[in-house]
Formats: sequence, C-alpha cells, structure tokens
Amino acid sequence: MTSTEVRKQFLDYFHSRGHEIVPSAPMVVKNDPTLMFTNAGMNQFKDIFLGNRKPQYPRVANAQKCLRVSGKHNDLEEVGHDAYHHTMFEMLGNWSFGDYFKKEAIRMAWEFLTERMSIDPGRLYATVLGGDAADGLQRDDEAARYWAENLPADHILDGSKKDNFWEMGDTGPCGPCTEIHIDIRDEQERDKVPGKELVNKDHPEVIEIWNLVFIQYNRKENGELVPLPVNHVDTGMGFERLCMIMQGKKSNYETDIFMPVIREISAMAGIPYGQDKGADAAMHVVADHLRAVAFSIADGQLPSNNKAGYVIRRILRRAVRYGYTYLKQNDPFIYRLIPVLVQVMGPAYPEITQQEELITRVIREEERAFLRTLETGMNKLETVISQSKEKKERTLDGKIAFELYDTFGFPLDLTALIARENDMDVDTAGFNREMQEQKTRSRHAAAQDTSDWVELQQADEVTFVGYDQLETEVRIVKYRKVNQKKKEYYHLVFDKTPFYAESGGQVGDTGLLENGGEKIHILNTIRENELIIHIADKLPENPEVVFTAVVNRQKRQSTANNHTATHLLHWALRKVLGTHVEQKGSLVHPDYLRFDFSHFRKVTEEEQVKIASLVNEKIRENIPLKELRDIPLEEARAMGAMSLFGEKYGEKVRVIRFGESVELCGGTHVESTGRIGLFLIVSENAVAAGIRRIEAVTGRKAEELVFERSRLLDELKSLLKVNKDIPARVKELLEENKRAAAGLEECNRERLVQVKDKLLAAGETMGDVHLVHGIVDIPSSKLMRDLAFRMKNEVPGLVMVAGAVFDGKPILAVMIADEIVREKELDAREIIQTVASEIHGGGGGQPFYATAGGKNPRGLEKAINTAVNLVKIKLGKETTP
RNA sequence: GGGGGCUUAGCUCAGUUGGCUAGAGCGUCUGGCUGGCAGCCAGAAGGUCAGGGGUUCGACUCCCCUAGUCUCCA
Repeated sequence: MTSTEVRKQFLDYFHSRGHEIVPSAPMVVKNDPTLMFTNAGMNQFKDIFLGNRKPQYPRVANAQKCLRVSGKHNDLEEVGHDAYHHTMFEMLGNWSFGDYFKKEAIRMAWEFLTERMSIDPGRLYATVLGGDAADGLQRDDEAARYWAENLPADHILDGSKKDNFWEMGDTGPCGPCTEIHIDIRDEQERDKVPGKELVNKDHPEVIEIWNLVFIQYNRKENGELVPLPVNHVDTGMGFERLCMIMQGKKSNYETDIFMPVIREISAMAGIPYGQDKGADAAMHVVADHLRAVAFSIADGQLPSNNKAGYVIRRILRRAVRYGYTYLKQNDPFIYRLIPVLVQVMGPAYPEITQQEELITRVIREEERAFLRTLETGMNKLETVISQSKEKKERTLDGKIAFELYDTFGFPLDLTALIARENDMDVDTAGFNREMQEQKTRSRHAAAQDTSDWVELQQADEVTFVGYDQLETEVRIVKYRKVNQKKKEYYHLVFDKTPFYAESGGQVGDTGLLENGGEKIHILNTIRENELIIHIADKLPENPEVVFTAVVNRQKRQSTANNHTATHLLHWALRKVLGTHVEQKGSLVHPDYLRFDFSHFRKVTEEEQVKIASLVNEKIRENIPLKELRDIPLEEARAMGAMSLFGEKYGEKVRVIRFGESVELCGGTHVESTGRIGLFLIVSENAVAAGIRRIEAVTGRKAEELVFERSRLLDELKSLLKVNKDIPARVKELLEENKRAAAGLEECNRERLVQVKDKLLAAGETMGDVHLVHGIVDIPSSKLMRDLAFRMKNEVPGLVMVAGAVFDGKPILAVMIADEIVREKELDAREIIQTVASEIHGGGGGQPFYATAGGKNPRGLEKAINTAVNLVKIKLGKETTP
C-alpha cells in the first residue's frame, strides 16, 4: 500500500465514522508564545481543550505536519541514527470534543488497524495507565476493559505515569492515555522472546504506533488534578511508521516517502545506500531535514539568526554537516534534491510545489553561507591545533572547543574529528562544563514566574470590539501576576476589549484602564491563541468593578494608516512586479511599516517610484473600507482574497477590501484610504535569498520626512548659492576641490623640498652616517612623515632627528636608514623614548622610524640635542674598537 | 531574553602588548603582449578602518554607547 493510499484510508475511515476532515494547520505556529512549531496534531485544537474556544464540530480527524526539534520533544540529535526518529513527520489523528470517549476511541482504533489496514491482531499490544500513588491516580480499568473485548489479557500491559499519562505542560488539561504497540519482528525472534517483554523497551521492531489520550483532568499550578466538566479524546499516530508497517519495511526511511530522495542523494554522492553506517545515517539526516526545512520555508518561516528561524537554520546546517563529513559534499547539494521532494510530497501538500523556486534559492544560499562558516572555523581550529602541538599538548582545551562551537558555530563532532586526525583528543568534560555554565546563565536570565490565573467571573470567549470602538466598559474576567527580570507585571483578561492584541505583524494597542480617579496603564496587548491579554504594571485596587478601557487613539490611527498602506503596497507590488510576489513577513508599527515579499531581483528605482505612486494614487482616490466579518474561508477565496500561509481552516474569516486590494486580515484599518495622507518608500533591500524588504512611512511621519528633505535642499541651496541643479554645482565643487588638493600637494612638496634642503645643509657626516637635525616648520605629523620618508629615500646613511610645533604641541621624529639600523644597531624607538620626556610626552614606532608627541614645545630643542648626542655616543662607541 | 564574536577597498579577508606612509587576492580601469577553456605582463583608480563618545603625545588597535550581522543558550 502506498503512503498516499494509507493517508487516504485513514481519513476515509474516520470520515465514515462521522468525523469532519480538516486540513493540516501550518507547521509554523503564530499567536502562541509557548510554541514555535506544531509538534502534535492537537495543537490547532489546544484552545478547545483549554476552554477558550468552542468546537465547531464534535469530532474531527486529519493528517497534520509536525516538527519536533525543541522543548519537551527534542528529537533532533537522534535523527538519522535509527529507523524512526524524525524532525518533520505527519501525525494522523482523530478527536472528540466532549463527544465519544474511551470506548469508541478504542474500538475505532482497533477496527482501523485490524480491518482497514489488515494488521495481524496477534502483533498488537496495548498499554494502559497502571496508576500513580503520588498523584492519587487509579489504574485505568475502563480502558483495559474495552481492550479486553479484542485483545487477550497478556497483550494488555500496565504502564507507568511517564508513558501513560499525558500532560500538555506543567499545568492545563491532561489525562491517562493508552498506547498501541506493534511487534514487527520475524517469527523466529518472536518465538524466542514474547513481544510483551519488549514493549516500551526501545526495541526498534517493537514500537508504539498510536497514542489515544483521554483528557479528563486539569492540572493546577499547585499540582492538584481537577476533573474536567467534559471529556475529550486526542489521538496521534505516526504516519511514517504506519507506512513502514504497511509496506513491510523495517525502517521509515525505506518507505516510498523517503526512498526516492535517498536514491537521489546516493546517486549524487556516488555512494550506495545500505553499505556504510555513517553514509546511511547521513542520507537519513539529509532526507529528513530537507523535508523539515522545505516545509518551514513554504509555511513562511525562513532561516534566520533567532527564534524559530534559527531552529530551521540549525536543522539545515546539521544536514550540511552530515553531507560534508560522510558524503563528501563540499558544495551546496541539498537544494538539488528539491525536485524529488516536490514529486513525493507535492500531491498532498501543494504549498511545496507552488514555492519550489523560493525554497530552492533559500536553501542554496544557506548552504553556501554555512560552508563558508565551516571553512573559517576550520582555519581557526588549525591555528589552535598547531599552537597546541608546539606546546606538545595532546588534548584540545574544552574551553577552546566551546568557543569554536558557541561563537563560530563550529560543531563539536567536527572539532573532535579534526583533532583525531591530528592525533589529539578533545576535552569534552571541559566543553560540557562550559555549556552547562551557559545554560544556567540563560535560564537565570530568562526566568519568568507565572502565577495561576485568578478567575473573577465565568466567561467563554473574549470578544474583541476594537474594530468599532476605542472605548468600552469592561470587567476583568481573570488576571495573573508575572515576574520577569525582577519586575512585576499583571496579565489582565477582560470580558470584552477594544484593545487589539499583537498579531499578523500589527503591534498591540496601548492605553488606559480607568475607574474614577484610578488609571492603570496598559503597556501592551498580546495574544495567547484566542486569549487577549493586557499587560499592566499594576493591579487595580478593586479588580471586580467596571472599568472604562481606553485605547491610545493616536497610536491606533497611525498604526491603521500603516496597515492599510501595507495592503495597498502589497497590491501595487503584485501589479508592478508580478503575481509571484507573496507576503513573507510584515510589521505594522505606528511609526513605520515593513513588508517582506518574495521577489528575485532588486526592485529598481523606477519600479519603486511606480509602486509608490500607485499607492498614493489609491490614497487620493479615498477608497472607503469594505469589511466583511465572519464569512466562510471558501467565500473569501472566491472573492480573490489574498491569504497568507496558514489561516485556520473551517473558521470564519474577515476580509478587508480597498478597491482591488482584497485580503484576509484581522488587523485594524482606516475607514477610507485618504486618511493615510502620503506614502513614501524609505528603503528597499534584501533580507534573504529571494526575499526583499520594503520599509515605508505614511501620514505625519511621511510629512516629516518630506519637510526634512526639503529643508535639507534649502540649506544646500543657500550654502551653494544656487537655485537649481544642485548636483551640477556639487560636481563642480568636487572638481575644484580635487584641483585645490592637487595644488596643495604641489605646494607642500615644494615646501618640503625647501625644509629638506635647509635641514640637509645643516647636516654633518660621520663616516657612513649622514646626521641631520633641527626644528622644522611643518604643519602636520603626516607631512613630517612625508619629509622623513623622502629624506630616507634620498640620503644614504641617514640619521634624522627633527622636531616641529603645530597647534601648540611639539612633535619629534627620528628616521634612520635601514642599513644603519642593521649595521650600527641604532634603534629609533630607543632614542625617541629617552628624549620624549623633554617635551612631556611619549613615543614609539619601528626601529627605523619613530615619532613622539608632547605638551611642552619649549623642550623641543633640548630633546633634539639630547637625541643627537645619544646618536653620536652610540656611533662613537661603535666606531672606536 | 542572556552570553560571545564580527563590521578594514566593489567582493573575500590579513593587520601579533597603541606608533608599519593601511595591505593581499579576486574584480574594475588603462596600456602592451597573446590562436586556447579563469590568458600574460606593466600600471592605475578605489578606504570617514560600521557610527558616536572617551583614554592617550598618538587609536584600525584599548574602554563605553549605538546600529547591523553571525553564533550559542533559553
């Protein structure tokens, strides 16, 4: 059975059992600060479990793309070395929101596996929660009873709390779960050791395939478990594993999901698959990571230097590293696998096909950049190693290994590899010590202490009324205290709110919460999924009264200007550059807007002008806002609304329309485009391969910019005393300046010649040495240097001691011909340092030329005389045997 | 959010306790030579050493701040 068929069978089965089939949510998570990536099928339903959102359907099922690389589920370092760990994978799941529970969930799972998938029931095992005294949890007899209807008693096993009790986090919804395991060993093996002894023992061929979670408790901050009013079911089955079983393979990588890619890698590297452990692992790593990175990019998350983007960058780098070490790929190669990936995954996930070019460019560029990093790291490491060798050390300092890793991103395993090639060890204990130190330091710095919510009243969903009102009477539904960096904040949730929470690139509202004389500042508004949280620096004296929530009007208006302008810009970009332009990021701030989009060339000056004037034209047309709230996604699509990666499907959406610009958008906008006033592009540049960024200002900020520029022009005009054609005048001036500089140079040269001749005339010859000295009239230390070097080039056997005064400060210079330095062991530095005290200063340089500066011009003459005497004594000593 | 690094010519980078007339390779331009896949030779242009402040007689170099960027941790 092909993987495509398996996926289809799963969805068909649950559809036939009354489940609504929903599309996969994006793998990159927005609007949830606790999560960067979707790491389980349940993520998109989290709000339902938390009670912040009402379910639209009582039962749903889907195939969800997931990424597990950070936090609780960190599988990254495992990937490649076994048959089943992945960064990105698909999770098949079915859910019940207060509908069916243990009985039906178990029955359907059984039916699907044994009937639809025709899996041999004798190979299946189920685990149930065996109870936990500390938590006061009983054995899950109920689940065991339902299993007993199909499974013999010795195939039903009691599990620990670790394996059979599922929790979303430290607090929140949780409950017992039952896992289905399968034994895919050969008959012989199975005869020797019964499967039940290998369940949950990390045996590669006795593995978990499906986890059915029964959510029936809420975990409070004090650890207490409180039963939920309604029970939910949340299940997840690893798609790749199921495919492996169905295709009779022993490894996920041997299924039709990965093999085409692996074959391509093998052909590219000229290394057969299945012959060398290291090379195989590398092929697994590359095949796995390629998927994770490509899908993230398609979901709008580009590799970058922090947060989610950095996670993606590291995944890609891990792949490059494995390719580099085990497959001998020293040039970008991963991007060349994308056509195969598109062939395999494209049919189920069209986003990957649509963005093939962008994905390719981004990956190629990242590969290039990292290979460069490796090269510089290699150079650094080589110097360190040769230094250590000189000192006859056999072990590379852990601190240095850590520095290479921490600062230059040079992986430890490569450091160790190269050290081994040089007959050295790496002090890994020292490395780990440094790492541990950094971890505790970070943890300390990031420590945030969040208390339990204090619930003041019941409320289901918080309504946002800020599209229509900027002031509303509100009550506080719940609040909690947050300690961060020794500062105390309060998170407030209202029953309804006019405050817009930071999302979709638009910054959060600020404002006030008023009651009588009391004013509480709302510093920011953020969003945790559906929850709108107002951040305040203090709690009202009496939180239970009615308040007036007031949004900062001016800030909101400027923000709306910029948001609407962003839509117009997006439209204009597509009009001028083409429809390949897609939004890749956006920041809407009261002071400016930033818009990132896919485009493969620089936007030329002319194009920028065209785009900006198109936007301004639309502003002058004063197009009124057409807003459609709560319309089905399909309808919005039919209107031609541009949607970003990852709207939540099935949900009602909001459409914002200004003439031809139609977008799905939750942000706040102006009532008609005229309010924007003026739109100006401030900058255009690249942010990544294939991505350009435009920054622009509107309204008052744009006006300020225009005034500023015109003021500058006026100033230039009056300075240059011209009315028009400033550039021509400036060119002229530059030309003049160049001539003047040349003239000055000429003049200085003549002056130097005079100074030089005067000095030479007063010189004295002592054998091979021509000694010149004196105070010269020279206006800068640069010219003094010129004089010295010119003198050196012209006078053989030169020893020069010269002084000058400018700006009221004395300078001294000593120049000695190279051969004199060599033969007579004279050192200009020595001389200058001995006499510098005479001018109350200090100096230095090289053996043949040294200078000193000071504060006492009166000492100059003495300094020169002393220096000359010094030279004479030294030369006298040298010449008399 | 925290730690560390980097920012020098159009590009890639050197620049060792503060004093090298700020350099190299590639690229560009000019001239000459040349039947060859990155042609050769000679020469030239090109730098506010990221920006700002400080210490010093003197700062690419030391200190502080700002910005950008990289990297690790959370």
